Amino acid sequence: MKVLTKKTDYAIRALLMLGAKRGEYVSAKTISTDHDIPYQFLRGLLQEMIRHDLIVSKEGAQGGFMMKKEPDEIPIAQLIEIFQGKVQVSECMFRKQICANRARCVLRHEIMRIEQVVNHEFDKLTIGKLIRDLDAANGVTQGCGEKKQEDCQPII
Amino acid sequence: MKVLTKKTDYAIRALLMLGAKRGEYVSAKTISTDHDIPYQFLRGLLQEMIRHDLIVSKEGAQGGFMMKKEPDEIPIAQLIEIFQGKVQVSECMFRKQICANRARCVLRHEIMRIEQVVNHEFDKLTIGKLIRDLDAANGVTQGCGEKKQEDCQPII
DNA sequence: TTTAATTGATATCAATATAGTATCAGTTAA
DNA sequence: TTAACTGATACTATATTGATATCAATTAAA
Repeated sequence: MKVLTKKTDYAIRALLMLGAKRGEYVSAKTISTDHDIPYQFLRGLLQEMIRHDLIVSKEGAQGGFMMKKEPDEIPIAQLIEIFQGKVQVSECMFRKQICANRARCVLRHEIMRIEQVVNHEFDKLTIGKLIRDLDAANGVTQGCGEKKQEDCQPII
Repeated sequence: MKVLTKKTDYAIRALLMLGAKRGEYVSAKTISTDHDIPYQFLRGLLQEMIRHDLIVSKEGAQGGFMMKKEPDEIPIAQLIEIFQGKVQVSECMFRKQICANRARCVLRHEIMRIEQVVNHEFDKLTIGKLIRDLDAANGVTQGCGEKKQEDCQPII
């Protein structure tokens, strides 16, 4: 079960970059190269984020993308919703028959509660918070080689 | 974003039925009919649950499936893991390069925390608990038409 | 004014995951 | 002996995810 798809993952990374370079236009090419995100794929994501008013663009040479919203006003929950759709229990088959199945009823009730927990967590986590974490990490250790190693999954 | 796929959903429903009829063998056909689950699809799920020691089967006429584990010892988390794979942040690309990307590091750290929250919730929720909820609901109201209505999504 | 760097828009494709079906052999109660 | 079952496995269809390709429009700068 994948919590974040590539789309959401890439979008977050792009926003972290734009967030770090606020006030200037950054080209899709730059983001793509720096973060190793497939160029055309990324462009689609950026367009989508424009539509959702998270960023703005400038066309032409020296053009690019820039943050529009405050990073603190962009919860990961919103990105998940944009790129993966609303978090939902399971396909809502409840609409077909009104509570035809009692088991589904009970299941739904419990799972909706969990859904809320998840959504609350993803709501608290914003791009702004991640940027600050990132800055803090940069200040403390270099290359994730030392203290932060456990966060970095030094596998293989 | 779908939390539960059909596989997990059907598996839960099948287990609720087996849990309610403990000590007797229930055929795949019965479960399929009662819960409107595609027959052959269900059979695959049941086989999978045998492999994971959740249920046992008896072949031949009057055969079927029966709970093996205690319902309280089957957390939904386990079913999700069996049918949807372990809950994970995003495809673990961290293995490719050891922390090549600082942003991913930070993101991963935060998301792993959320992952734990989710897993904890799905761990607390067991088949046993759902069965008890189900019994309670059956005792209180009939057909989800009254007090429990809000749990039942009486849409359309 | 031309050109190269860029976004806007859209079409297409490939890979993977999800959902569902079909078939046949083996087992067992009646 | 037979009908009701499971075991095992192969197959198909559809949806989702991930990625690529193309061309027109815009703009800064040579």
